[in-house]
Amino acid sequence: MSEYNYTEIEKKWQKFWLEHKTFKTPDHVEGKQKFYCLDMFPYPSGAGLHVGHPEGYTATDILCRYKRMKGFNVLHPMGWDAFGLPAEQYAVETGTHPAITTKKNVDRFREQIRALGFSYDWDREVNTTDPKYYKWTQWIFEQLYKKGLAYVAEVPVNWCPALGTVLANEEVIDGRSERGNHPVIRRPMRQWMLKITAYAERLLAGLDTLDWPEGIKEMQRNWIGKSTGALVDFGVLCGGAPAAEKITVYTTRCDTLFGATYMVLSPEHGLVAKWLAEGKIANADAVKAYQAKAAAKSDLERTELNKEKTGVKLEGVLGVNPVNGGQIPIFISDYVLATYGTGAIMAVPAHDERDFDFAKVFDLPIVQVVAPADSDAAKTASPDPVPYTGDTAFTDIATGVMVSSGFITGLTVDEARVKMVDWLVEKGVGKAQTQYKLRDWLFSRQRYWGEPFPVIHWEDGTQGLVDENDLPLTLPELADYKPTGTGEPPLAKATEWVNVVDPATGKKGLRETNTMPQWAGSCWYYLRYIDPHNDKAFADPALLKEWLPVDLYVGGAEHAVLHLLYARFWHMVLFDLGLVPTPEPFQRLVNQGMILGLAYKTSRGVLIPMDQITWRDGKPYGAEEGGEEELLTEFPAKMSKSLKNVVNPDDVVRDYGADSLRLYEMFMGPLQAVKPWSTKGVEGVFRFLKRVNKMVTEQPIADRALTKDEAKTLNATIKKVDEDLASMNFNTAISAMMVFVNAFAGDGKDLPREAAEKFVLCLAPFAPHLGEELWQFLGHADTLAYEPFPAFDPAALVESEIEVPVQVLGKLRGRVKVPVDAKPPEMEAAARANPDVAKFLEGKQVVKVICVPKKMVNFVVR
RNA sequence: GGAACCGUAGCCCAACUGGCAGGAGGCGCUUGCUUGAGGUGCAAGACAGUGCGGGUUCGAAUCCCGCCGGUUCCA
Repeated sequence: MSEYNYTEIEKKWQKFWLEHKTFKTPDHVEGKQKFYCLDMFPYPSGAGLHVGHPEGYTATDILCRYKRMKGFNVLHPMGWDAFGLPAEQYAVETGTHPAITTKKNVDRFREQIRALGFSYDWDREVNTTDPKYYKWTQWIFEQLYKKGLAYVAEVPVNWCPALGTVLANEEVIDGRSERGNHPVIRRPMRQWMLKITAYAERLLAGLDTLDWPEGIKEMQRNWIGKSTGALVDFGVLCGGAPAAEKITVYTTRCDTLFGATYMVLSPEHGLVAKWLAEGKIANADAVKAYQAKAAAKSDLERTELNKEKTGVKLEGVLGVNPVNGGQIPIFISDYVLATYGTGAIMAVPAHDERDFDFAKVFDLPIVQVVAPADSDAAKTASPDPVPYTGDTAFTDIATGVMVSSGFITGLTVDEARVKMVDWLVEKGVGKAQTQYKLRDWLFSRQRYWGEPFPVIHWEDGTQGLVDENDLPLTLPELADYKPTGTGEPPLAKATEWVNVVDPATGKKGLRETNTMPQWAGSCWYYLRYIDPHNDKAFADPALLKEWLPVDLYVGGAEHAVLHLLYARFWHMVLFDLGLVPTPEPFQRLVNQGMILGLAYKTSRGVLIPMDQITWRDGKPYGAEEGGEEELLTEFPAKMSKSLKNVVNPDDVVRDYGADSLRLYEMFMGPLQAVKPWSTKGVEGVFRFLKRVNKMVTEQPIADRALTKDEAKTLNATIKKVDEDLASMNFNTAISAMMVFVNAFAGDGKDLPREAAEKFVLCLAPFAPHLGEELWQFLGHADTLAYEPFPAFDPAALVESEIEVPVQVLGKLRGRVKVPVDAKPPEMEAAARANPDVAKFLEGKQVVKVICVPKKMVNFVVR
């Protein structure tokens, strides 16, 4: 068997593993430590696997195989996140039921994943669309509901009239639908919300206990957006007379209260509607027109994309500043959101960019109340308001001191905040307040392909849950699952399903027709893997205790915020209910970097698709439409259909084998790094595997002791691979194995059995098919999956003599051999004796000698 | 605009707490042998002084400051 017949070898071992259930994970093994290694499960799209999927999956698989050899009981499962929009869109377009396309896609994904030789325990496969699975998704929802964490509210959603459906934020680009480019409007609709805000503080605090990339933690912190500030009550004058109502604003800069020169309410603010109703606003028509315009915009357009400030002054009402009694105008503007804080702000244009921009547009007074500590303004400290003359707002909190601010003048910003809050509390017009940017989670979709809510709306106006024993509430078969066009969910068309009668009381009711979003199923799948066939509970508590938390979770950074935050939230709720034993689900998180393709562009930067490139002498030529042909520039870019540079794993497996694909994905660079795909690189590792195969199967296996050099190379390889696997530096581990092969492979050489066996065990986690094949070739009857990982012999690595560099004034002048344990005087003497070094010491005065044992000698001379 | 990370041969990438860039390894390139073959295999070799400029140090790819370029996140 000299040929490296990867196709045959890989098929053989994949069949073996499957038939022998080699990777079936026992729930518990006495004396074995557990290792729970989780991959982000894929959405099985119609396009099949791309080379990005196997990257993280290969990394975890290598680690799992290594851990098994290290004596761990390893849980390494795979499943399908199969509810969701793409399947439904496809169904609507082609008329195929989503259940059918989903099954087809899942089968395809499973087959592709199996062809890569991953050591999943397939008996634990889960599928979010399986009623046996979503029974428990619904059950968990019921627990949330019972805890008061699920409620219904009228909230604005992205409504696309042309498509007749509601769209998720990410499906809306610049106010138009991603599909079809139709206009999208904001429209309030009845939606299910989950009260994730109740967990804001714990979601924030828990991050400190997790071994996650700092960047991801920071993104979650930003998303939660904790800020500490104050609520301040402003008085109101209606038609010049004091009114009963007050306006409460939230501000993080209560120190600047003396600089508040106007107020802004969100167009949706309750007081605006009230005043309009009471006829207190003189320019009611203009106000109403503005409200209508603002309603059509998304939050994103109102804040981030909105550079031009707009608004309308409320004629007839004025605000009263509690610190100085100043009467200031009130505006409505869409840069103030109803959903953040109190939906009302005090505007301090001198010290806030947005307020500054707005004040410039409406020509409002801008007075300075904070100045840089070393400025004239700070030193002269005029007691009266000073017009602010800067071109932009002054927002430097660290260096600013208060000016023209009554009792807080002269204080730093931090001191002023504290004193101002004390003052507000004392006067009864405000208090300290912590605020979060995090909003409650919009949890319903007006779609067919999702989990039905186990909720019934009764004719008497009450709302109830489907009895736990009646779960799962399965999706009704529906011939027509297209969106209705009115915003009413497609499930409303399943009249038999929708209408229910309480068998006990005869009371009539209607089922909830919204469905859950795709996030629901992925919020807890890692729990189900632990006990996937349990029909009494989502998982056995004893098993959860055995396996939680997940020791390592690997996936793309695109789920940095939403999925990971939502899953943590559900986990915390379950923890509070005593249903899971740990406060956090995922102890360690690693993000794999994206694999890019290569793209080609012209000198003007126009991208040329792969199939329009002409290769001459290995150089790419192409032309823009109607342009001259020119030499193109190569650069890494995201793989995309339009550039035709998508690499299909099936092709790689066919041409080089799964082991080569696995090895190459790990050899490209650090797991976390973004790196470009290179077919030439695959050929490189393919050659390596061919050499390995040839070395073991063609060189005579010799039952002899290793030479000293051989022992050193072998043990150095084992040590490096062992350490690099533990720290997930797969690329350098592979490099170490290449060094081994470079040393041991060669025509006419023999291969000591010890070296062959230990090397094969090192290689096996990376290239498991070839590993098993060679292990069998070496005479072993059983799989190597549970063979102990070879231990290295430190004695073999010890050198009696080492060469150390000798520097004179930091420049390398020679090398000397010294015993490893040479003391500095010994090293210095040896260095001085070296003629290359002596040359540079001659006639010089040695001021200092630095000797670092085992490292180097450096002479400082004058 | 702010923040974080990164910048090492033509390319992907190594280099432990500062301590030899005989670059770990691979791709590509050159040369020789193998060969019917520019294919395959084998062997040998060339190519950078670490983005740029300062600083700290006996010694800097590594630490500090500034600039340039890239990636990502926030605005």
